[in-house]
Amino acid sequence: MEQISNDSGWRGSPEGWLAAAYDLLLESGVDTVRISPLAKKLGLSRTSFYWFFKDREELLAALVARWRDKNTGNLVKQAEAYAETVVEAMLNVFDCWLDKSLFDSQSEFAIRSWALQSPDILAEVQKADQKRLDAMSQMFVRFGYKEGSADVRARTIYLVQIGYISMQTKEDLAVRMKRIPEYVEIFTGEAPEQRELDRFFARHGYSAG
Amino acid sequence: MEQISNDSGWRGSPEGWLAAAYDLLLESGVDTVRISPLAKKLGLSRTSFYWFFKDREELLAALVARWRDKNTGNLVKQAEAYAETVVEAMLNVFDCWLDKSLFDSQSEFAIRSWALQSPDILAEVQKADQKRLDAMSQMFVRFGYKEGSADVRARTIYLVQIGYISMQTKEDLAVRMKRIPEYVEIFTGEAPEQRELDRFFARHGYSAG
DNA sequence: TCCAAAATGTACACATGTGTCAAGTTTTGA
DNA sequence: TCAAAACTTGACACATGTGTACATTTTGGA
Repeated sequence: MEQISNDSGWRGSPEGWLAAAYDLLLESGVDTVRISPLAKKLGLSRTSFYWFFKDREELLAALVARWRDKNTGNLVKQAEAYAETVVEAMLNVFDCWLDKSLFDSQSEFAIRSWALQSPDILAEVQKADQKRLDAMSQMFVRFGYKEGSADVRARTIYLVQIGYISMQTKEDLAVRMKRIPEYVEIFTGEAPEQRELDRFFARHGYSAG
Repeated sequence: MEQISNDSGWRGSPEGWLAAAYDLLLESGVDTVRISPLAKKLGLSRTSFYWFFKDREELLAALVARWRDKNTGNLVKQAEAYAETVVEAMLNVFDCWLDKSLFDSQSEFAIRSWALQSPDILAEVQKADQKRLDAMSQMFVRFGYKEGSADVRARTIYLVQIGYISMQTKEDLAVRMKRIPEYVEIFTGEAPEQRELDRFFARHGYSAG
């Protein structure tokens, strides 16, 4: 519960309310994103909110937009990135799971939980899933996998990650990195080269494989 | 919104409230499990609830217990079941994903979403994850996989399923069955025998592989 | 320095939820 | 058949949330 400040002379702003709302969404789900508590957090009167947003609905819509624009965009980009081998391509996708600037796992889970209550959100999520799976399946096809196999492999990678997110496990980098070679082998069906792993470890600031 | 009846002369019962609450939990999450709407659904006065339960908390606790007793118990049992080959063992676990009497995917997701808001529930979920992963990892060890490999393979199977649940996809049996051989090959590293698949298909009432 | 826009705050009307209590009604079984 | 047990209900007191109308303060620029 910390106060939020900005440079303009005013205490509130659309960004301020949105940021606070996003925090709350990640921490504890949509149902806790309510105007009264946010006002308390921001040290503002509750009704001041309505200067920036029409109503709660509009705020929630902004939260979805934020998630959509970030996560799906970057995942597709990573799946389409240049790579010499399947393993390298896969590790490009893995970047998303390790770099919070590429993919925000917490919001991913919060949005999926939200989908349980809202058909509109469910539709958004399923559109995102389709786009992402297509991009990854295409990636395997590019490296000569048969369509059926590519599809199931894409699904496996994706589902493992969604599952991981859903488990809300907080493991440290070392533990996760130790499992990377095994995952790569399971997902692609071939063992990664040491130099491929080294390049991956290096760009995530991890040494001592 | 259908009425619920029972054999005793009374309209309400702990089971009646619990069943209605469980339905609502699966359909739309904990936050919608509230006494007033349940009373409407049951055609009873809201306050009648307090004859059977101390308060809302007690009802929610009963919902968690129901989930725990069913899902973790059966998954562990399936992982420990007799099998001649890894593939057969894996297909025993797969039974859970296809048989609602063994494993309830909807409640699984609802409970995980709930964990976002409640540290107590999060602890419950993580205890369940640990038990289940241990049982599956042990299964691979039994068939000669090295510890590290067994661990990651168990995780992969489990995470794929949790991910699948989290995606809330409703595919028909045929689509899911078509992917089974691919999944088995990815998860175990070896292709399943036709007779193994046939046995699996048969016990789930699926023909025409 | 003074004004208008931008932002904030107060008061109101309403909705939905919780839990307690005392006063019913219905069922069961001796 | 009738009393006790099992259940049901409406009234009450309270809490937390929403959104609107209108008054007030704050700010940057003429």
